[in-house]
Amino acid sequence: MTKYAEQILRRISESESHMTAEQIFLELKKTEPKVVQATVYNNLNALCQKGLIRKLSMEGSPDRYDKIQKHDHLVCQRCGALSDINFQDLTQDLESQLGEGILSYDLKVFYLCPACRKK
Amino acid sequence: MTKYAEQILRRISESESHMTAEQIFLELKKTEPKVVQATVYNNLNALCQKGLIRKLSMEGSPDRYDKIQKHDHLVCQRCGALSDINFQDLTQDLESQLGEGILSYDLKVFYLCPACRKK
DNA sequence: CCTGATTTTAGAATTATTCTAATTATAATA
DNA sequence: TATTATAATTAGAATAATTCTAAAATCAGG
Repeated sequence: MTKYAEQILRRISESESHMTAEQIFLELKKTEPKVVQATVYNNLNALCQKGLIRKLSMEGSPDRYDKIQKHDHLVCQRCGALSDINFQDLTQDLESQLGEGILSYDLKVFYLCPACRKK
Repeated sequence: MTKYAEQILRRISESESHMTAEQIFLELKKTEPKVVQATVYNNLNALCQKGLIRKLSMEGSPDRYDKIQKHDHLVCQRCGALSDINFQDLTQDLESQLGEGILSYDLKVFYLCPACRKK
């Protein structure tokens, strides 16, 4: 695990936010002024491959990166605001309905956040 | 509903596939040789806004467009191949666990497709 | 038919991401 | 330690997807 990979992983794992590659790059640059976007992208891809973080493809905004611990997401349909939720685990049900071999799943629940509801 | 919007909607609603904007553009061009990418993008966005189709953000490939009828997706983690499934409806459970106001949800289940499993 | 609104077009612009090749750092070896 | 091999990082160009802009075309109502 290289210097940058380690810091990127730490930032993603410790943070509650769901940062884009760009945001991670800007954050990291504060302490590592020499780092460059491509390095961040390389490391994010490598960390995903190793299964240490996960990538969230979000409609209408760049991909975001998230800690690996299982949880689901609540997404405001209007502004895209993203927060974590812990819905019941579906693995058992999925396997019994679809058969073995489920690796993981991604559940996004859409709603209107309080701010957007006032409109 | 304009000429192009109508045709784009029909193609998406009738097809089992999950086409990218590019694929839709190429398909449409066969019968409407004058159409241009921007028109397809404009119409796809307009149709999404009206709630007539939905957009699927897929990791590592351009967005895909899908019919609106509720269903879930099975995605090969390795090659990205996408197929429809009909898992139990979660709306009730979601509302009882998260409160009212759920608009919809998106469930992607990851697995290895038969082809990719042979490796 | 005229007027205004909407849609489409063409192409430039923007954004996100990947690629390439050169450079640097790290680790392994003699 | 010097040498070599391997992997990571850099800089910047390249690509891909999507959006924007302004002009031209189409449509709907008076």
